[in-house]
Amino acid sequence: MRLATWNVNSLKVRLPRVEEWLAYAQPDVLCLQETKIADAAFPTMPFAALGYEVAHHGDGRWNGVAILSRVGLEHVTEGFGPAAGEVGVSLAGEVAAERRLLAATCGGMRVVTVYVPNGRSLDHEQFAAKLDWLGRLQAWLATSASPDVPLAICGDFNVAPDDRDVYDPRLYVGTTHTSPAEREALASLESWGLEDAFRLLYPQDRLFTWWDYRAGDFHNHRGMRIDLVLVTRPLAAAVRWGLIDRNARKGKQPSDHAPLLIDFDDRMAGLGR
DNA sequence: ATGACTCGTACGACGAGA
Repeated sequence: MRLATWNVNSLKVRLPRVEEWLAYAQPDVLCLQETKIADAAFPTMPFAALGYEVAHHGDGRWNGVAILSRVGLEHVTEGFGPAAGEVGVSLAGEVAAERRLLAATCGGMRVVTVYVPNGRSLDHEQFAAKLDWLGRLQAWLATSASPDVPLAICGDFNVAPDDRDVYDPRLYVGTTHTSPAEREALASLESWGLEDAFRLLYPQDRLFTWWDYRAGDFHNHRGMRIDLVLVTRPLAAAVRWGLIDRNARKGKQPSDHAPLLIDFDDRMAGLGR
């Protein structure tokens, strides 16, 4: 099973790049974030033509998450669900039905695609909302999943797990993505029973998934590793190979994120195909 | 060259991204 995740920063603009990438990377399951499109406008047909079923959770303009699968797509659930207060009042006083989480079962694996709120700055109300969202994710896992079955949470976590994951830790003091509160929230989530699949393969520093569009950051290797695949123990034991595909960050109209892919040994993971 | 921000909304800047 080849599992991949990619923050595409608008599926409307990125569709040709995503189609091209599916054709050469051949993932069995691809999780998308920041589709920035409404469910009714989601391009189902081009993905069907490539052999993928799709599930999407988005309402346009901001956010939006999707799962593409060619190994089955069942038991789709959107958001944290009404029991966890998905529909409620945000800090800004608006309905907080943001489309940031979608789950499905694909080829025997429970797949969750997430787009964690950015946080903006440490003193912004959106920063508190980011920590709250990570807490809700952990609570949702505790009530609706088990660390003993094959489950992967894939997406843009907007947190660089440790100092290896930024190009210069000194420049990130006092900023989001690296603060102790964010890293502790991520570590707490992992303590439920998740491992960072990429780190099982690569211990090195400066292997990034996101680079700012500005100032030639990509070309000068100034980025962060904020896109993660977190897996339960049965999957962690079956991780065979993986890659951040920097080629997808090059060329015309790239996303500012590169896709991350992880290959699992199906038999070792207990995945039914 | 991998190359110096991009996207949605809406038609003029501006909020958001990270």
